Amino acid sequence: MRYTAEHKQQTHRRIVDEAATAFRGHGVDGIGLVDIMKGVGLTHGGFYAHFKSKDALVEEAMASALDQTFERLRDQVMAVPAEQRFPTLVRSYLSRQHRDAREQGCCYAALGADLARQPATVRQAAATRMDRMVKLIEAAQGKGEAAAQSALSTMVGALTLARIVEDPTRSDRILADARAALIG
Amino acid sequence: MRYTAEHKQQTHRRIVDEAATAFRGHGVDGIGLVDIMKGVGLTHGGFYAHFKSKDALVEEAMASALDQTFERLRDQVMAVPAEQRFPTLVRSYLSRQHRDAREQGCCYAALGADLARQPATVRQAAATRMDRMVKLIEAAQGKGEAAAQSALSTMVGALTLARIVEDPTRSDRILADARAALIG
DNA sequence: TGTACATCAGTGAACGCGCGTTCACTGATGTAC
DNA sequence: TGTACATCAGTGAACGCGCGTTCACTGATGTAC
Repeated sequence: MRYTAEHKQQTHRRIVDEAATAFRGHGVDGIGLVDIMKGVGLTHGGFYAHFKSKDALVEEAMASALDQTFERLRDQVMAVPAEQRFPTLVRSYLSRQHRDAREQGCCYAALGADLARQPATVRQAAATRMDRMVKLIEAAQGKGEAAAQSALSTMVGALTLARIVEDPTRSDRILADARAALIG
Repeated sequence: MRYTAEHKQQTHRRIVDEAATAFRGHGVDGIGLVDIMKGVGLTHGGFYAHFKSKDALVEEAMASALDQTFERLRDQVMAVPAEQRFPTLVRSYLSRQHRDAREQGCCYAALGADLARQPATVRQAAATRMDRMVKLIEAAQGKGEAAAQSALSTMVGALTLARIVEDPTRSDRILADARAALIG
């Protein structure tokens, strides 16, 4: 069946979105191309009409996921008055919703060490987006780059630990303690 | 070849140690039993004389690794006068050595989200050790449990992010910024 | 003390399975005349 | 406008490979007599 160029782009995008969700949910090694393509409603053989390899998909999916998380956070933050921006950012990142929506959330917390083991291209994509995130935090917080970077570390660490702990009360407290440290 | 009970215990321990190193280096899904047993100098068939399954090994290896990291940190901290304990703890955890020795370091940073995907027994082992770590930090810092928990979040997050970033200068800065936030 | 047998940690081949990747094929639609 | 051919996204079977797990076997050492 022949399709338009536009149709192909749409399919490409749907594979990227499905992969971005699946990788965050199961880890890069924890999900296969068969299941990702099935999630899009296609068979796995067609994958190579869109991507050179699984690694190429990982790269696109990570870049896309990091962009989406950044843009969502930026839009939320920029919608409120300047003095509320940092508290809004922190409360949004360290929310129960974010903790429970691992598949749609921040890649640094959802993949963590997995990201450090990826090929150079993926790690560079992650590093570039980290700079952007630090700049957003810096603009919202107004205490300089070092404080912004350290706030990001606290948020990523707290989300990671809150997802390891099964007890919901204990997990909530990890998020609350980090919020308290960042915004008093 | 028949061996003594003591010999079997030693082999068991060597498998656990090798697995604890390999899992932190490659992720739980990133390393197989063949390679772990090869690392111990044995063939993979003998694995099941020691463990019920790979999951059982993951559980023992994680508990052992978390214990070792905790004990090493506790010994370092307790060897210095009270007022130097918290700075010592932070400088040790957020050191370049720790960042570069992922295979021997803290599981929360080395496995992160991978740990959140493990069976309940593994996650419970991780949660119990997290409490112990928070108590150690609290004793060293003296600012209460919430501040100690948030300090752990900052340290785990900073180590995770420092390992994602390839550029050494940028990576060093992530560690330095977190140290500055925690100990001024 | 010497001999016969039992034990069981470790060997290495084999199992079914799912992985990433390849490939011959399909068939609806775009293009050329 | 109608017909013939080219295109190529998607299909589904097949590939080699490594995985976790099983199993018949080995043979040095412990135990029983």
